[in-house]
Amino acid sequence: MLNRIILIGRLVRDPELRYTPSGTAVAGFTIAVDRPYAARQGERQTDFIDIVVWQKQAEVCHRNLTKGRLVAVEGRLQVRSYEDNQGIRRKAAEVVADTVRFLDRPREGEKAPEGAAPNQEGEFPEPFGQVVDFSEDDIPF
Amino acid sequence: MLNRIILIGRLVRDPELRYTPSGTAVAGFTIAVDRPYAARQGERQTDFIDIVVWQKQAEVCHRNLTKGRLVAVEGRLQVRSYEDNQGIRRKAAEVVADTVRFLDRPREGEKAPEGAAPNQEGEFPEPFGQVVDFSEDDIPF
Amino acid sequence: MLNRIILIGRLVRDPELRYTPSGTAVAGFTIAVDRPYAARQGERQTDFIDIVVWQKQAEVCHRNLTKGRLVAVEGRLQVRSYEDNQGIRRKAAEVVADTVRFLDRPREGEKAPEGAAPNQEGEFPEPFGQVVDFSEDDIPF
Amino acid sequence: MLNRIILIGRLVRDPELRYTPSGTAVAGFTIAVDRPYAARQGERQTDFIDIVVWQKQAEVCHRNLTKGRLVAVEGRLQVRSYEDNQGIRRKAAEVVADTVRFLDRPREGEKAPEGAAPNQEGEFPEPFGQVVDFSEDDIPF
DNA sequence: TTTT
DNA sequence: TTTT
Repeated sequence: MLNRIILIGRLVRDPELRYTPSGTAVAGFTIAVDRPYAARQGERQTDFIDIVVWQKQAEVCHRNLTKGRLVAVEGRLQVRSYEDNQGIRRKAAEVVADTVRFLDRPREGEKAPEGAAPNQEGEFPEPFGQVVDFSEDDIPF
Repeated sequence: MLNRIILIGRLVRDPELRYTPSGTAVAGFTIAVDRPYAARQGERQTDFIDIVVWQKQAEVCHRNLTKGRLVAVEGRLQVRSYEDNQGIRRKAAEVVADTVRFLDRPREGEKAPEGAAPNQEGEFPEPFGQVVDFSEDDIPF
Repeated sequence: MLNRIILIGRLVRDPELRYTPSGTAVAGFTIAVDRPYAARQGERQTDFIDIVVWQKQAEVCHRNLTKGRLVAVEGRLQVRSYEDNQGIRRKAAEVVADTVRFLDRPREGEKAPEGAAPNQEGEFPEPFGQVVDFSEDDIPF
Repeated sequence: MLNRIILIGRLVRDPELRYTPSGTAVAGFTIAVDRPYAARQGERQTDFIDIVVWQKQAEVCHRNLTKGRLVAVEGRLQVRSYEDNQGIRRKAAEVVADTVRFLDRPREGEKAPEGAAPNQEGEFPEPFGQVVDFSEDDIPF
């Protein structure tokens, strides 16, 4: 069935990068998406939406994006069900992105997020993220 | 900023209808949206996504939709932050629908959800939902 | 850059199927999409939108869809420029579908479009469409 | 029925502004939307898509946008049928925008499009576009 | 036909 | 030009 979401917003934290045991890259970050201004409510409201990206794009996002950058995200809304530490059933929602487009340029002198520095040849070490123990069906953020 | 989501899925429960103290109708229901089949995972996976509809459409949905019906939903993804009973910060996500389109017909002999029966003139009593005490900025489902 | 369109509408003609010289299947059909009703204009208005589907889905659409069927189409808007027979520059627009979902069932006793009948084993002959002489970059409808 | 399109692209011409006889503002412009790069085809391909905006947003676009600016457009695809000067039935397609978001800043020293200069109070004269003779149901670009 |  |  159809499930398509398109968002434009700014990162509120640097992307995190991890790897599944089988070596698949997965990145997570959060974007702030302003709601359309509603005069009645006096102040601007914002949704903070978690984004997950897999594979090659995960690494591209981790290398190039930092807090504050403007992106367009296209993907699907995923809702996971889990039990909290009291055994209460809870839901977590995130957007699994097919594509992430960069809509602005990094600010002057901005450096890539920690741990993602290129080597002397200008190449980024891969994998440079942390390998964690989870299934490829799970989202580790 | 841009925030647009389009879903097609089936209701997994009858819609609930409530009214804000100021009389605004708000309906809530949940739809099941199948993920594209991924051979690797063996079984079909489904996202259960909460939908919220306001005003006139809330009443139209409550009167006409029941569990099992197929709908197309267009709206925005909203993420609310709240504290659970242990004081832990949690997030809830739902889709606030601008429009809900009915994609199939009610099954033969199906009756409207309890409490929504029309009167002898064929008119539905309005408001026929429960008035609850919450702000218009909150989603009560 | 981002280019995403989602439509729900009914076919106003049976799909046509063709093959590129290299054997790629491509199907074309048109759907009627009602505009939201505008009281001011008195009568319902409808957009008739051309859809193009490639490869395996082209054959699935040709085998299963007929005039009148309800579908959801997800894809991108493509605008081609061409010269008419007077040398005037004209534009043609169509939606190139990534996915076509069938939202209703064929009516009782409905048969597949002509030329697409299955053999005695229930298999459809492939290719069963007409091979035409055009580049894979062109849309032949 | 559902008809929703979301585009990100750059203006390839300054917006034109007109008014219907009844005073409704309508602006038109064209954006270039790059297709996803397809290695096979060697060169980048681009769709040039006509955008129409009505009312207040028409004036906001005309005052603020110029050729080269990056925008996100959300709306519906509209297909009009007309006869060319030989009596041949032709179709024109454009996107009728609900919202146009500006994704970059004007370049240093860039001035607003001709005819849209503010007065000494910093107010823009309204209407400052050309009044043309067409129905509000037509798109005049 | 835009832009980086 | 479709359909309910």
